[in-house]
Amino acid sequence: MADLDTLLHRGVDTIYPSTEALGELLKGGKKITLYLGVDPTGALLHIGHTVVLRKLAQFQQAGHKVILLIGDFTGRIGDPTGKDKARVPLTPEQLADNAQTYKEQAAKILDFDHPTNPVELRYNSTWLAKLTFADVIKLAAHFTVQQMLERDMFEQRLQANKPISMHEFFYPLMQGYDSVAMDVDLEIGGTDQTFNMLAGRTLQKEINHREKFVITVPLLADSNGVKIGKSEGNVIAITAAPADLYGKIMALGDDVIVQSFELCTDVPMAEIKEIAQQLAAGENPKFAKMRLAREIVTLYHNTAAAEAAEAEFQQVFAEHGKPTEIPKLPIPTTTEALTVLVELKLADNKSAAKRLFEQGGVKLNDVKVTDWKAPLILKSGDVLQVGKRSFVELC
RNA sequence: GGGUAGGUGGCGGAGCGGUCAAUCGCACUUGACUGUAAAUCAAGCAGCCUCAGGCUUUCGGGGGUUCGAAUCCCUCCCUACCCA
Repeated sequence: MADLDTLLHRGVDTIYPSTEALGELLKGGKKITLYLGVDPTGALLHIGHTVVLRKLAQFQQAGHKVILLIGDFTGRIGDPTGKDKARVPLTPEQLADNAQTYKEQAAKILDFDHPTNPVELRYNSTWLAKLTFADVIKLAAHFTVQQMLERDMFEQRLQANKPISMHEFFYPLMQGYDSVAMDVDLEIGGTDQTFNMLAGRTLQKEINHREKFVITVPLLADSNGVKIGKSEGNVIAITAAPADLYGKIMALGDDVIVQSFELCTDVPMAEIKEIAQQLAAGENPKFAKMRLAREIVTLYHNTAAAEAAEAEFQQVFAEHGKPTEIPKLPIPTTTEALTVLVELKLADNKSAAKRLFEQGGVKLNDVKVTDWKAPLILKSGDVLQVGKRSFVELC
């Protein structure tokens, strides 16, 4: 179980108004109500999302009341960041589906079925949809335009002469009102949500006349500030199969190893310090990263899966062997090399297939094939490889 | 309402009548290197054609001028800035 120190410090960026104030509240043994708001986009949860979920889980384990708020109303309005793509409004069915998907994934970290203290799932349309225009105006009166413009996202866009839509100002209001409606003690979110969460703090103070604490957790990012798991095709989904999950973690840059240990595993901080020292002393980061991958796979699967994934990884990458599980596909109907790759989904289109051949990325039974004009004759049992990681076995 | 500057490939951002399928950066793909990476280097990055060549569809939407348009004209839509 997470102790107070862990709750307040590990994987925490900032606590508003102060760590001490929240510490005082919790020290008294009071059980508080806290929540995380998420958009029902239906997207896969990646390793970056787990940071905040894990923080919630710590609070749940400590006996506090955790609410997972599905922003179905907020999501219905449309996300301001995608500027010109008119967002297709989600149907109630889609919303329900997405919420379910989210819950299923989050259930790997949060306990929705705890006998006495389950995580509660709520929807913000419950209260937001009922607000009248007059209510909204009243809410808006709690803030000034200048305050809204303080948000660095707005400031940057203002600087860059980029559009800011009126309705974007309402996001902080809506999100902030969630805090009031649920009358919570604490909200947790990524550092990118600071402004919105603080808007909720202001509203909670002015409307319910009480403090709402805010904890921000760091976003997993490499030394260049690139969010981990964000780049396409490289999403580390927590639902990924053990071998895949393991491999994806090994592909992370060395500079996020220590941070990832702190944010994504339960390895004690003292041990993490040791690891950091060993790395600083020049030890091969590979070993630290293997430990990291093992820890994470164990967290979302189990020890046996982690060991199997590691063995698999050794075989495929360290020894350049083949994975144990290769997808089997029927032999294509054609022998025309480019079409074969496309049919086996090893290339998006023929042009791409051609490039793969020309650049030496295609191997048939470990033999490089570069002539795409020649017919590619496959027989059952042949293994076709594209790039380092894509294999297909014919059957 | 008036004026000005703009809308280009996943993103940023050049081009401003032909040599533009569109410089460049990021992202992505493949190869080399390696520790599996990262960094670095090389190549690629609209689609199609048995392909050192050719064809088709792209530069906010629609229409036009021209042998030829991302580039000029008309019109519509959208955005920012300044003035009211």
